[in-house]
Amino acid sequence: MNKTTRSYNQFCALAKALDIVGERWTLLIVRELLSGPKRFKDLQGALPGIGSNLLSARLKDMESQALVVRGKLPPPAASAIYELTERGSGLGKVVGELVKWGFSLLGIPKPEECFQPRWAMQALLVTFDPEAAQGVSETYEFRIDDEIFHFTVHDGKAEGLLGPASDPDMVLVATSLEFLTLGFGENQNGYAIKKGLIKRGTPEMLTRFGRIFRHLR
Amino acid sequence: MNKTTRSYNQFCALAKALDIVGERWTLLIVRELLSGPKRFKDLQGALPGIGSNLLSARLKDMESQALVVRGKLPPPAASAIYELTERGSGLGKVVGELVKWGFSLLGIPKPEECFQPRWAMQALLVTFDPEAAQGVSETYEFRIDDEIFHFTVHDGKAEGLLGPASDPDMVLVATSLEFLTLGFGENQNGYAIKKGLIKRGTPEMLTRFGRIFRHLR
DNA sequence: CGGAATCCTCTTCGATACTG
DNA sequence: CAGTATCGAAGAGGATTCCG
Repeated sequence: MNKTTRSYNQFCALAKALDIVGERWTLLIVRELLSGPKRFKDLQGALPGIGSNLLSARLKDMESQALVVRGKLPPPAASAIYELTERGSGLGKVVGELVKWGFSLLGIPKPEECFQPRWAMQALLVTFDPEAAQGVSETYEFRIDDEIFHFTVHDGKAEGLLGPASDPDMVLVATSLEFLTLGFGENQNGYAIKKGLIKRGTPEMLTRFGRIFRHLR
Repeated sequence: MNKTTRSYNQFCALAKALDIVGERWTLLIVRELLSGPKRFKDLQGALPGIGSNLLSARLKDMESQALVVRGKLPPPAASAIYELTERGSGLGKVVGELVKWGFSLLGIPKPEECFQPRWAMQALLVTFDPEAAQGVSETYEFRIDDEIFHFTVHDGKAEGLLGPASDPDMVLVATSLEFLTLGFGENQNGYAIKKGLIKRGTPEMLTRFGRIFRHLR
């Protein structure tokens, strides 16, 4: 179908990379898959406006470029899933730098802008500060709207995963709006306490979390 | 003129970043400007296929997004130049990660692919290995085709700049083809000596350079 | 139901020609 | 040299239909 995929035709690593991931939607698809395999429908839901034909075409391109493999979920839910290959996962750092750069462009959420809690998870993860994590060994779980994810900090390293933690030290439950207010506002603890968001653990843990994953202004 | 620049409409740092730099050509323009201010003509020459209208539109967009400022060269060459702002330069890391990721896609130069020596300079710079640079304090100048650039290694840090060095320890003169052969081949010194490429300095310096800027793979 | 193919309209791209 | 104007070609986006 792609007789000639459009190319910059330059012997340059940047141009080659952009030949593959520079098209519209591609890196957003990678963003979604970075937090685990997804079904077609999941991707479509997270990418409003993409249209099934275009998503289908992109996934095919990405498969032919070995960024993605098509798998099958084990029965009974035997539906197709898309998963990043090693090469695809290698884009994590690229996405991370773009997120850092784009952070200051976020501004105030506008009404027409959609939001998925897991995007915040990924953004927080790139703001991880190993220095601040020294000596901390804790797990923080967040339940935002109907998404659950958690961060594990241990041994100067951090990990962020979708789904609940097995035995979290802190659990925070909030709506998207509350969560964003918390993230961008001052006096996080005051707000969290007033709203009763901390369902397990102490405000000190939230403070610590805020120091370890300090969003860049 | 831009009634509504197309946007992903997501409250996500990645999507915001891609709203601005995700369009075709934009990051390649950034790549060019990362090595210093350029005139319209220079950019057009380095981006074959862009078309003057599109380059013009992109520069306007980038100016309105504060990635670029339009300056004037001092007389007598009073022509307009484009220069990255601080925000624009912040994309250096993004470009760096894309270059690292794209490196393995380079393959063999194909006849239709164009090449500019300065792209190699930027690619080499991202492969800098601080460990290997410990205790080295040298300047390496390269004259490839009709472009000249140099690397300064000092104090565990490296810098790459267009133009000649003031007092280089090593000077290597080569064609693009020779340079690429050197970069991707085995036995660099053998090749360099056989072709007489090292015009100043010793083969040991070239070996050291290859260890400090070791291209990935 | 998940996902791919088909249409149709609109925007963007790319190449060339043209102007200050 | 630095752009603007123009126009055919390609790609995006939405709706709908088809297929397992």
